[in-house]
Amino acid sequence: MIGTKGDYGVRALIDLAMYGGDGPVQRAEIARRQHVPEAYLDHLLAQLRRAGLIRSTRGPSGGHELARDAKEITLLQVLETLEGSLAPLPCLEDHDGEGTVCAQQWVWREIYDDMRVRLGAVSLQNLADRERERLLQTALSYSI
Amino acid sequence: MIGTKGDYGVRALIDLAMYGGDGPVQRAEIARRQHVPEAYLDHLLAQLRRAGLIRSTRGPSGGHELARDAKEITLLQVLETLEGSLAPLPCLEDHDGEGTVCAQQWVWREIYDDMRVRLGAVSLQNLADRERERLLQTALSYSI
DNA sequence: ATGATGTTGACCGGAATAGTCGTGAATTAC
DNA sequence: GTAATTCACGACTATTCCGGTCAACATCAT
Ligand code: FES
Ligand code: FES
Repeated sequence: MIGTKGDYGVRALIDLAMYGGDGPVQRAEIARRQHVPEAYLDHLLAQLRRAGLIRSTRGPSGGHELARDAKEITLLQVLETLEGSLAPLPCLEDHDGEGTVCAQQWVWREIYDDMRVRLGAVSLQNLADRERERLLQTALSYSI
Repeated sequence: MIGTKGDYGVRALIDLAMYGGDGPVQRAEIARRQHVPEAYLDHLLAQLRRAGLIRSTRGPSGGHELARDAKEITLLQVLETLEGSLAPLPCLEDHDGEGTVCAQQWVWREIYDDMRVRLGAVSLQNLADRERERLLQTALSYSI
């Protein structure tokens, strides 16, 4: 359901949230740190820019940075930007006016709603914090 | 995420739950009532049989019937039989021992767990009841 | 001007979906 | 026993989607 697009894209944004405090961050750097093919990352950054989530500047010492504060960007926004609708069934996609309903639709609608609430409650800031902690943990476990 | 396999398959089982009280139900009948291509339905029924959810008999007046009581078959079982793992991310698939964790994994694990609980709580009986009611409603709305 | 960087769209190979078809095997009806 | 009916199984196809690369171009700092 979530492919590389979503996963890579989120990682890239987390990278911007973590290392983008002062000045833009380059594609190549993101690609290296987050283990994402650089040529592919291009497309994802393009989508994110078109969606207004990041700002890019070219030329030497150019790069990418978050367009808004990391607290104001939610995981839901990012994933829906990159993957399109997250609906687990085509029939849930938009028209919430009940069209063709087959018997199992209601269960899935509940699941879908819950999912969107949860994703909407997670900000890029949250993820960056968690990532920092994770890196710390693995660093510690190596040093033991 | 859920494709036609899952949707069609569930419809077929609901059909069996509704019309299969006395003797087996034929493929052709299911296909007609549930608007599923018959040749395709074949595959789905085969999977369901191999999984032990239905029992099939051939020859004249043969057909398919539920192998267990409709209350004992859950939507989760059916969908996982037909679609394979329902995990929204590959990294959640089985090995719950935390392997590579990227920052967003925990959100998705919560969503996934919740999803499986909900799907596991719905039986074929529930769905059949709901479908009966739905048919009644549409019948009424036509008769008005 | 030059070179570093981002921007775009075309392209491509492989895999998964959503089916179809044909042949055969079991069971019943006559 | 033969014919009719129904399921069983596997081969085949057509289309779409995914993940990714590439080349050509735009822009900016120096
Ligand atoms: S058609 Fe949407 S749940 Fe069955
Ligand atoms: S790799 Fe599993 S959530 Fe990112």
